[in-house]
Amino acid sequence: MEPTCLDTSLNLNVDPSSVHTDMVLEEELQRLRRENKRLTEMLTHLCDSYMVLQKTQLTQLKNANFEQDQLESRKRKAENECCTNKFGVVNNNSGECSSITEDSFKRYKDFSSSPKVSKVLVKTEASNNSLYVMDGYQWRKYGQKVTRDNPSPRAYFRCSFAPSCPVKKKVQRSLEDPTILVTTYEGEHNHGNKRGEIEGGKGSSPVCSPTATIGSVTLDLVKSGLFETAQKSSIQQFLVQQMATSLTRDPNFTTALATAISGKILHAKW
DNA sequence: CGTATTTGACCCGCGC
DNA sequence: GCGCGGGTCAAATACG
Repeated sequence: MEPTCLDTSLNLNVDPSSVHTDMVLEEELQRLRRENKRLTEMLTHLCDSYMVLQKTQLTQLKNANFEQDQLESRKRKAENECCTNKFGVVNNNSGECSSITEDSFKRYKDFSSSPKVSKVLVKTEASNNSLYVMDGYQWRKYGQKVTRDNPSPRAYFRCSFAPSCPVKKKVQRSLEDPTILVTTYEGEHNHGNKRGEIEGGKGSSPVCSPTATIGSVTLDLVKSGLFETAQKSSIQQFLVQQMATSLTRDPNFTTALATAISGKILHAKW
């Protein structure tokens, strides 16, 4: 999508004494409000579309995986046991194997009952070699391990926001690009609110700053799991923040706003 | 002193 | 059955 550039500059060449100044600024303000509303709607629509796409793709992937598993399982069983499954059911004399073996059933059961797993890629500064990813939740590290396929250590975290929360995450630097942290989330949070996104949170010490992290989050659309609503709202919040920052940084905008406000005040007094 | 982090030991599943 | 590797535990240590 082509980036939308907002022209926040205001035409200030109007004579301040002019009686039309207020009206012009009012119109400009209205225009900006409309633009803001339009962008918010676009963003909401974009997020909704993403959610729908994500869900359909995930379902397709699940189905594909299960079918693949079944095929492989059938093949293996045919090779090994020739049509006797471990439920003690001997198949009919036609020699056909049962489509549901214990193996595939177990796999399917495991798959369907397994906790949600999602993968998030976070780009960090090259100099930042910590394995802490600020995602709004409070995590407690319980282990670190160097794996065979990747020389950089993998850190294991548990959600410490609620004692009963089953969510875990693994953080490891990408093999291809060491500046990218691959974060794998397992399970779903059983508590409502995130914390630490703004307040920083006790115990979340050597972390990336929230805005910088959120701003550089790269979601892998193909591999990732569910895109949490919380993340969605974070991004919306971030974009709104960005817009507000760019507006307040614009000297033309602040001057125009100041003029309009002072004009209103003076007008009201008279 | 309480809490978080580190790190070596241990457990367990999987492939051969 | 054995070895390997990933995941977890828990004692030691660091830190505020």
